Amino acid sequence: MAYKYETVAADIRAMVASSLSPHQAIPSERELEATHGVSRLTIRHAIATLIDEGLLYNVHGSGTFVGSPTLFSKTPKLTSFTEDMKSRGHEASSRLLTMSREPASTETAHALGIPAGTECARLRRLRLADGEPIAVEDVRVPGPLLDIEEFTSTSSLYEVLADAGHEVYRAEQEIKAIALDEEAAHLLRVPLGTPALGVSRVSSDRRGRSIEYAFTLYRADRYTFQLAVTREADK
Amino acid sequence: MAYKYETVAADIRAMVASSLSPHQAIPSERELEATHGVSRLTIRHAIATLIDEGLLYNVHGSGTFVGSPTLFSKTPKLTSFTEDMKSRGHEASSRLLTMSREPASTETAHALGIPAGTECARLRRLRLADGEPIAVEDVRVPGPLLDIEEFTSTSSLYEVLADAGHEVYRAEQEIKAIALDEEAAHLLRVPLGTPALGVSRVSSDRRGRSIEYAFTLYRADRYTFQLAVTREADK
DNA sequence: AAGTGGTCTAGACCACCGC
DNA sequence: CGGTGGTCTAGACCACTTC
Repeated sequence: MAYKYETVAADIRAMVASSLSPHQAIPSERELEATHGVSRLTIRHAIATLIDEGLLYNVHGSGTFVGSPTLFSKTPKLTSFTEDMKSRGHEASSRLLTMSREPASTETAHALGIPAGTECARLRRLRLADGEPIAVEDVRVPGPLLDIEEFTSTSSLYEVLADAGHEVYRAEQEIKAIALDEEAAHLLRVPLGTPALGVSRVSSDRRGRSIEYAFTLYRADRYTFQLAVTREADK
Repeated sequence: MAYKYETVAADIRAMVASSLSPHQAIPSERELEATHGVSRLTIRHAIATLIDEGLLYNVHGSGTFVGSPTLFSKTPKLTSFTEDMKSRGHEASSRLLTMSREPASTETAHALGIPAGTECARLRRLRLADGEPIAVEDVRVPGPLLDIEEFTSTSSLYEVLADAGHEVYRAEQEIKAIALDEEAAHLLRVPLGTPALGVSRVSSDRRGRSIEYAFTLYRADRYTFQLAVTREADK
């Protein structure tokens, strides 16, 4: 069930991998149009997706070229902790610390855009990479969305939510530096006051309805945040 | 010299601002096609740019809708310190600490993809927001790109580089939490060991050629990093 | 079934780059 | 100047949502 632009994109990806070096030009759009027997718009659609990935770049009036290796890494995308760790070459695991239902604090209510006091499911988890503690996570999900009775320490929160019809599509994150308090320092096995990365995340579905509010503390010596940005968002 | 899709995008933006609330539908693509007298592809192009900005979202088979306020803030884009501060409602200023030419360290050479020992321009600047110190910045630019004799404390590095034909287009950043050393703590006027956000940035032009390698320490109590991410990068 | 956005065609002309 | 990517048209059909 592949669309034409997807097969064209796959063809170009294969051509780049097999026989082109960074900064070499790929065939022009009109050439690709002829060799693939599709319209130029379809070629452009395929190339646009590969530019999004950072595999190619183009210059108006000049051509389309293979990106340099430092441009390979993609624009930031939303991933689960497990996916994130896997992409970094680590095996993720998790230990459920507490699981409860509580009324939303004013902070949680504001973040999720719900009335204060609304019942929420709250999960606190210790996150491990290759068996070593790397982060402490504190998540709130609005009451009706998650049935905590069905949640176990090995469950993927995003999968459970998706199965219930709430697929996470987008998130806003705020990253700050924080000195660890006693409890978090103990859980992460570092001295009190050690700097850590604190990440607040509000996730929502495609329609912009809030799904979760999470605050995660990452050990600074084991975790850094990486992202690529471009000068213009449009195209 | 505005393109049609730009004027259509501006029209839609105005319509949203003046008379639509979050989650309300905008007119269908075929309606807009008729009312604006342009082809549907042009309408789609306009809508695509607005979706990129987070102003709209669409659902296949259902319609195109106004995004909720929490989705307003855009996907992360590359900005200068001055632009960044302005968007946060602060006035940026700068104090040039040191300016020199030095051979590239192995770290700098690796980051910029140049041979170790290549001469680079190095700038160290104290960054201020509303007159208060907020960050210490340490920037290296490969030798031939920047004439430090022409650089003053009020110059915009990106503008000077752009004037010399090296326009910053993309950057890769790494964010970590760090305890401030004595010198940085003194410059930022906080106690030794205070947590700070450390941001490494390698910027490149549209062709992927490295332009600058910067390391910036931000006061944790005055600066946080914000970004929106989506589940899939393509479309 | 009707309406929506998603893909696709076969052209055309414009804006930009390099020689 | 010729070749490149960027914009645009007027249609067509497909895939999905909603009723």
